[in-house]
Amino acid sequence: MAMRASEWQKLPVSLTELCINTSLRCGQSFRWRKSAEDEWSCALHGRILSFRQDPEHLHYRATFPSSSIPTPPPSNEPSAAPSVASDDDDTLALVKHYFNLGANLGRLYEQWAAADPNFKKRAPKFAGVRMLRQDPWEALIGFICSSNNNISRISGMVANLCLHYGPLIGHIDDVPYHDFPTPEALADPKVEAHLMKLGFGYRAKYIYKTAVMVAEKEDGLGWLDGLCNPELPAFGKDTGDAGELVEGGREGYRNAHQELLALHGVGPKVADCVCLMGLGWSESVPVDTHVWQIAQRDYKFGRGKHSSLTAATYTAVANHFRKLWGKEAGWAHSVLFTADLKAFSERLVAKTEVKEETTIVKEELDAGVAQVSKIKTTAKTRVKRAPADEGHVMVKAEEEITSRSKRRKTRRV
DNA sequence: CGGCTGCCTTGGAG
DNA sequence: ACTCCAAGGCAGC
Repeated sequence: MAMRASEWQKLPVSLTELCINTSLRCGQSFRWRKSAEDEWSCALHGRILSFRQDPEHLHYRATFPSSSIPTPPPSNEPSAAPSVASDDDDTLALVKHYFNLGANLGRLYEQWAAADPNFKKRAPKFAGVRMLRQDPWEALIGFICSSNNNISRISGMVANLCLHYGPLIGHIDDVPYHDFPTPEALADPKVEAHLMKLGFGYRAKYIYKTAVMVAEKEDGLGWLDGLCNPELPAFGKDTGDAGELVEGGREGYRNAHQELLALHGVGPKVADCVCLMGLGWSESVPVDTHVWQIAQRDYKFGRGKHSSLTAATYTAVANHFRKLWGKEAGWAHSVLFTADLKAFSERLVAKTEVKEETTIVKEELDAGVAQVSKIKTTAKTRVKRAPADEGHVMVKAEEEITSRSKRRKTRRV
């Protein structure tokens, strides 16, 4: 397919305000792919969006299918505004919106650290973990896929959804990039069995039924978009306190959460993920297995009344964090969540030997070498085989050399 | 009504 | 070979 890439643009953004290498990989969106060294790409809103970053700038570029570029004006008309410029204006707004760039993340980190010693202790190695403002429908389906699942496999499933049901936007190095499928595309009766065959398990039925429910709404996706927080993040102006918050969050948040619970495969946790990452409700705090472990380890939950993660405990944990961190509690939660991920655990270890081993294994992967490592004879890191069904997108595994953190034995979710 | 149990799918790691 | 676990949800008791 003929493509047309706009030039690289840049925005002044520090790594404290945004670290794409963390924010695009920490389980908010499951769709970003490494398209080159230190470059991340994804099909969004009819274009392929690519990002790079240096310590002072976010670099971005949009690549459009040539057919979607407005046809140049006839030669007898004055060519006033180049089409690329208008595309870039659109893309700039998209980038700012997607990264919530109106918010001052550095100041928020300071406020969370001042209010919470545990945040102060854990956050320094995880600067720039910024809440994304994703498409609500994509977030909904992505997090329905997330139940009893891991980020690597979720990413593969979402890639399969896009590959089989989403529009092809273009290629980078012969790798196809598809946009996220519409509700109508997933509401076809054949979808459930097909997704089952693709390895979605019991989530196949959830996705199909939810797609039907949304597609049958009076105004379709308008219903979902109508649950969005109407105000955009702009914390930069006033007193600077993170914002006091009524217990349980604003009414718009509570309403959106309740509405989402009517969908198949959407419980309290998935609904909170959609509220936080798709609908812009910053006080939403999804309490998943990681957050529940954090609450037990660092915030004295897991005993007495709240010894197991019941519905009441879920609310108590979320309310505790809202009271502690304030209006953007969900943003703060995302920082601690990321710090708890295995994929980022190398930052928590003394980086001497481990660092070297990681580098060596990584180089072998990059070179496509299938030989047994001379360093680690039992290296488990291996290029994942492509499943039988053609077209399954491989998701490169994180090198996980370091040992995992100890888990509580008595955990029950 | 709230809490608990078993079950649902898959695949990687130990 | 086997168990546990990975950003859960749901029906039944």
